[in-house]
Amino acid sequence: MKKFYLTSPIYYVNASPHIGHAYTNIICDSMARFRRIKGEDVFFLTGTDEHGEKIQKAANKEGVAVKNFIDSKVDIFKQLWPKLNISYDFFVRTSWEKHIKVVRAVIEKLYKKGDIYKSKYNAFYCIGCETFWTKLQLKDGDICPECGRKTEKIQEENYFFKLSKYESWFKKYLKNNPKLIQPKIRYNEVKSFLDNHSLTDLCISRPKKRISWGIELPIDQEYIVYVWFDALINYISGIGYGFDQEKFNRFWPADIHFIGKDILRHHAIFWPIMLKALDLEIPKSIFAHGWWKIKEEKISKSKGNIVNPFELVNQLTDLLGGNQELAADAFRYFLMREILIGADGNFSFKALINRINSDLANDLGNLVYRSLNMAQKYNAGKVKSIKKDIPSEFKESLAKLEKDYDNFMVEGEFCKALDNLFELIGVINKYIEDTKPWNLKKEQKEKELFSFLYAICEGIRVISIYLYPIMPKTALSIQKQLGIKDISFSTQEAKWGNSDNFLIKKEKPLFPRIDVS
RNA sequence: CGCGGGGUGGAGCAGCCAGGUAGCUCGUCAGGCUCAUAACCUGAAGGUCAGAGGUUCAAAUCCUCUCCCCGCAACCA
Repeated sequence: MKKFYLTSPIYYVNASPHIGHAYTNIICDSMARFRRIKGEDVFFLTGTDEHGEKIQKAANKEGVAVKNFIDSKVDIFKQLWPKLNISYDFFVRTSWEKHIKVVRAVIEKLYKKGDIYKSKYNAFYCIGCETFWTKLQLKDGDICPECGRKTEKIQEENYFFKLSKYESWFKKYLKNNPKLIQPKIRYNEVKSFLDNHSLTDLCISRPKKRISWGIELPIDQEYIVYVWFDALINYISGIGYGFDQEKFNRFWPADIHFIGKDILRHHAIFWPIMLKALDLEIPKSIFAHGWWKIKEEKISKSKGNIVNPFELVNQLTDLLGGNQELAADAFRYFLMREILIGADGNFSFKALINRINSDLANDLGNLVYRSLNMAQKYNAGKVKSIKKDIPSEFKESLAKLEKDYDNFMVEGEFCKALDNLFELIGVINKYIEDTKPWNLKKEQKEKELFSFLYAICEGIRVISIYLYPIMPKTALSIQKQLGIKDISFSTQEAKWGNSDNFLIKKEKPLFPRIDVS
């Protein structure tokens, strides 16, 4: 059985989750589900990043102990994922004792190897803001970019990881592995960065007198580990590196790390070099998606904050007749369909409702409802295959789907996969229109009528399987209504003619039209 | 001259890498049908592809310049 290991970033818990967090994990989940129905042994890791100065400060600001602060934030993430039907296999926390051990072991190993050394460096401290800045961040030579006051130059000793030692190796590796970073635009970005800069060694420690919340550096008690160095290691600690070697060997290297484009450099440069230094394999791909921008709609204020995924799903649940699972599916669908992966998109409530109405209610929902309704009305819900030929009207669209769906999904092109799928939905809607089953009924042409019913039901069944990775609960509901026994989703079953008969149990329309006037 | 992305019918986008009469979704207008959630199906209107110049038999697509938006600049998770 082929394995497939994918990860989300671990989310920094200094604030509550927003639409971007939801988006990333929905991408991961769709990929995970797709791989599972292909029959692969999938491991999907998500989690939280819980160390560092910002968290310490955020906790202080709220007047809570840091540990309590992070626990409560982690809870929020853990509540969100089930709400969005995110089927992760493990939730890793950087405050987890096993993760901490792995980080310390990694540092010891690299230190022994000579890839970590101690050195002095310069920082600029703003007394007013209590913040350290780099020379490049300063305005007009030595002015704090935040408050505009003069900063103080401070010399500090720290530990550094020898990125520079691996620079030429990495450049070569990148050149030979053009698919390492996706989409291509991000690959080019990293490549041109490397062409124009030489790598400076990465400072991986913070003196305790400045920051205390983090993992103590095993080689020097006066320091803690820089959060990024700590955080990236989750991708190996989460599958047992150093303590569950069997599992680790099974799943490493990662098949795909999904990330937002803002954290590209850490993943595309630091991480592969850290792995190389550890003599571990390099991930097969690092995929950076785009950002959702929020355009405030005039009416949205009175309707509450639409950015918060909890509130959004709750709001959709109300609008969709109380079914939270389908509300989550609708949200997932919107995020995956509205923009090409990799590109930025604008989120607006209006666009969301528009998508739900036109695609989910009118096209998909209505197709399912009208089809099942005819099956019940014309033959008491009993649908049997007389012959399993694919209606000639379906052939082109179906062939295209069979050919391209897998490619698009493998490449993470969810939007294009859905485009293909909805083309088939349109074709079936048109087929109903052209076949005019109501006439067949009147004229008592039973054979034609039954063939017709089988064709549309079988078509809907096929659609439900392709729909599953993006909209799992909707797919399930469709199969239930078709009366399929032993429901399980697998791409092998997507073949036309796999089902012989259906016993329709029609429910309410999948998605009601939402009236926002 | 810091780096990068973008400017395509009313709205949102695809097409550009591998040039060949401009495409999709929504919206608008007209018609059809009735199994269906005022849905579905058909047809129509609407664009000098930001601007200027160049290469070419041919440019939204390649090259140069100009204007306008938006990200990122390395102890930021």
